[in-house]
Amino acid sequence: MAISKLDRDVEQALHSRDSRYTAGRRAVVAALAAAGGPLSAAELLDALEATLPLSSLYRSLNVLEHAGVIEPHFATKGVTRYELAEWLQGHHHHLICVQCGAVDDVAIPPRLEAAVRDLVDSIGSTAEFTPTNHALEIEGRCARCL
Amino acid sequence: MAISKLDRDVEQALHSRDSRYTAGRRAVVAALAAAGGPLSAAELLDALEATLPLSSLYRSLNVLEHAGVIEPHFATKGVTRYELAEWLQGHHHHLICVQCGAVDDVAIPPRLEAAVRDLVDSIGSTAEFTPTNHALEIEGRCARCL
DNA sequence: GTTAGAATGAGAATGGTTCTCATTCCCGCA
DNA sequence: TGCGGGAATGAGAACCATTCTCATTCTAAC
Repeated sequence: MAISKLDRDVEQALHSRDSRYTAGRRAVVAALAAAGGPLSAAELLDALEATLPLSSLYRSLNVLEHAGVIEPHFATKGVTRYELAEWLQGHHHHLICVQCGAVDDVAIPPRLEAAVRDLVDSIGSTAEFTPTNHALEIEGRCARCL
Repeated sequence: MAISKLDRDVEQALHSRDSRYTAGRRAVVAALAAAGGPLSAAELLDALEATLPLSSLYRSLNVLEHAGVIEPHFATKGVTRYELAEWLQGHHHHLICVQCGAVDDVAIPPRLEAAVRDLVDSIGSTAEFTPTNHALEIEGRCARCL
């Protein structure tokens, strides 16, 4: 994984909004890059071994989201999870454990992906709705919860 | 829409859990049946013109969820929306407005639905994950927010 | 009708998230 | 190398959706 390229991309995204790529923000990005799926604030705090205060973490998440570096995800009740934006880590989908709430990334076959994209496009051309993105969320039970 | 059949189904689901199908719960089910997509507690309160107190509404939602009558949905930050369970209103997907958070139901073509189902099944047979359900969420802007 | 379990209503409590404010940091410029 | 100002930080209070508590009321079954 080309961490340095990721860092350069993120730094540029932040700079274009007059924001700095500080230690705390680097830590958040690194943790998200290392994770296999979106993480909640609590999970991030855990991954970072609570090296930054809650309020700073939430603020960093906000800044990174507005800079387009990370994207929020709402698959489970009450918590928002974040992951690197698509332009940084590519398009993918999610496996969501209905028991423990864990979320993992998963890729789907190109043929199906193309079919979904076609559908989304056709909705854009017919309905009173302009699609910008789509997400296939697969719910079930993860290995730990079986 | 055969409201009486819906009521009968819901009543039976509740009775099998020694719960009653009371006026407040009927109102919630009716509001959800009339809606074109999942509703949050606040939206329900609005639809019901605040005829039942918040605590009762949340309790009703809990009871109905545990009885399998309604299902929660988490597409937008901070709020949980509910809709009638699939066995009551059929399988469908969602259009989510990233601006105002509104969620509308949408059907997808059977061919694509079949392809998605196949994919989900294949994940079930290979990965350390047992799928129980799937949801295709299409994000974008609704007519009001364009 | 009585009674026990279920439901209700009001308000307090909870938990994730956001806000406030005083302080500290860091980049650009002298 | 020091200054100034906008950006970032840390601690804690505040916020808001949701859940809990508890006393009261309803309702179905005997």
